[in-house]
Amino acid sequence: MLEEPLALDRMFQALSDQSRRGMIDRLGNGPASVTELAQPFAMALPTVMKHLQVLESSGLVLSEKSGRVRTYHLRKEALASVEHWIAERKAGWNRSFDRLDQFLADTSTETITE
Amino acid sequence: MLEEPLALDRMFQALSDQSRRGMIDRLGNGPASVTELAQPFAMALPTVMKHLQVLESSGLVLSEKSGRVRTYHLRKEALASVEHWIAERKAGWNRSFDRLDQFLADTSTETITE
DNA sequence: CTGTTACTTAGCCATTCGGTTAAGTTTCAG
DNA sequence: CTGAAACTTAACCGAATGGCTAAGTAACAG
Repeated sequence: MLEEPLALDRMFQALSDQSRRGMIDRLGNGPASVTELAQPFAMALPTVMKHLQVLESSGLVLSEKSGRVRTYHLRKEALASVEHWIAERKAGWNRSFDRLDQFLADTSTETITE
Repeated sequence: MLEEPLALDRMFQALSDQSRRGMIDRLGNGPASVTELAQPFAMALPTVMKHLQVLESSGLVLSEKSGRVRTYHLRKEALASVEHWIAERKAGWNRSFDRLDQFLADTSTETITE
């Protein structure tokens, strides 16, 4: 349960680029090689590779090389940590709806208003 | 329904920093001034301000100035676009579970195996 | 062996990022 | 009016990002 904040950093960072999100989408249809992943983008191959390395080091994606082809595939579970972070906040925000400090804030406003 | 990709970029980017996420957490307990938000961090004020500007330009947070105090507060709805992005992918990934290409992949494996 | 395919590595470049200090500005308190 | 408080602006810094080209390696295909 030890949330590694740096892992979240890298995950969010990886997701903060349109091209990278595009590659994730492509991988949603199944594994793909570097060249296949590069195909939709107007980028040089080494640029694509850097994006893929960012994705891999974030844990969102895995790769293995067989022969001269490196195949990437999604780690679908990986998004869970992001989901978890969001869920935690939302839960907390709802909780503070009916908390004492909120109650006090409301009633003190009432007192001033009246 | 027009998903602005740049908005998602800025949202994920804003979330990719631990300090910024910390400020969001603080704002989960209610509005706060710049100084209050800065207090837990070992950072110069201008640095905190930059973080807050990143958060604000991502839409996760709003601020208004009254007197010499600028007060920040959460836009709790803002996380929805991130949630939505994640939900979309997960839905897509499940769908491809029982799609033709998957079926073909499975049966061709069978054919080879047998 | 000889290409060609499929990556890889290396180096460069401009911009952005996260951080700083120093010097404003504006407001409120006295 | 004077000073402290609460930002704000400006200028700078080193590292990371996103992009490139050029050159290298590794593995099939013939």
